[in-house]
Amino acid sequence: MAEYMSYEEYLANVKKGILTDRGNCPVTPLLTMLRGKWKTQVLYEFCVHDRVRFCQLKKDLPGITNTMLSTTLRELESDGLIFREQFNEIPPRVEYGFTEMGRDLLPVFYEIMRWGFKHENEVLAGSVD
Amino acid sequence: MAEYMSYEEYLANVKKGILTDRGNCPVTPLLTMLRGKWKTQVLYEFCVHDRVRFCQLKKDLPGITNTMLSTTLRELESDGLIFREQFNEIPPRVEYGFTEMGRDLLPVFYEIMRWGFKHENEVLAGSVD
DNA sequence: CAGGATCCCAAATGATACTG
DNA sequence: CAGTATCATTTGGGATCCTG
Repeated sequence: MAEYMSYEEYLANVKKGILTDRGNCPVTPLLTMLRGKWKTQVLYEFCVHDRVRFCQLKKDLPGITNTMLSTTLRELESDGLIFREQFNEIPPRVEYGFTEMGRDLLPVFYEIMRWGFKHENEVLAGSVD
Repeated sequence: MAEYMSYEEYLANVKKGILTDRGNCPVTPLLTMLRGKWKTQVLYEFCVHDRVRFCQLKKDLPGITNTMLSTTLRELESDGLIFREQFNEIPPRVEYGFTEMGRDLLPVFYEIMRWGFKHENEVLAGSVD
């Protein structure tokens, strides 16, 4: 049912306080999953490449350390947003990529992008400090 | 131009790596604004009430301290998502509410809610720990 | 190659007390 | 009422070195 809730229904329910953050509306869980300095940057890699290896991610993300990349990947995998496939080869090979759940974030990112472009000037003004 | 980019165009540009997180796509700025334990919970209050006072927010957000509520509100205001109106009365009265930029987050939250409901079971499974 | 282990610093959060 | 000040605690992030 909830999947088919229209934007107008959503607005009405939010206004009524039915869809609160501590209730039925799962906004915080996703934001928690995306929390962390490298989360979205890593996720973007999976938008570009269907499968990426650890060392490729390191190359594409200047400044990230082994520790942070490893931690970030483990959290994203644990949250179900990406998969991890390990090949028993020497040298080792591990590939990462979006799960369906992870790929379904794209409409969310699209909406964030629209918001960002609409308020581009204000956002930039606020980030001066 | 960017405001009119369709979802299909967006997907194509993301795939090409044109809209990266370190480039033209403002995903991180918003996520940074929403970062913090109480951010979305406070924002939800403004979805329900057009104008809310400090003490009302405290009542509606069990567990929040003066410090955290004050800090959260100052950050949201500094980012331009909410306004703050102070009345020179005794006892003091201060009201907070959405700016247009803040209210424009609702389509984003709607998209997150759709994602959340679609993957409800997986999200809950991951949050067991 | 793909990481794990360890240690250190910075930022976020929280408890408590106080003020115009 | 609407906060601020101070201090303690927890979490996040990073540097460096090591390993199957």
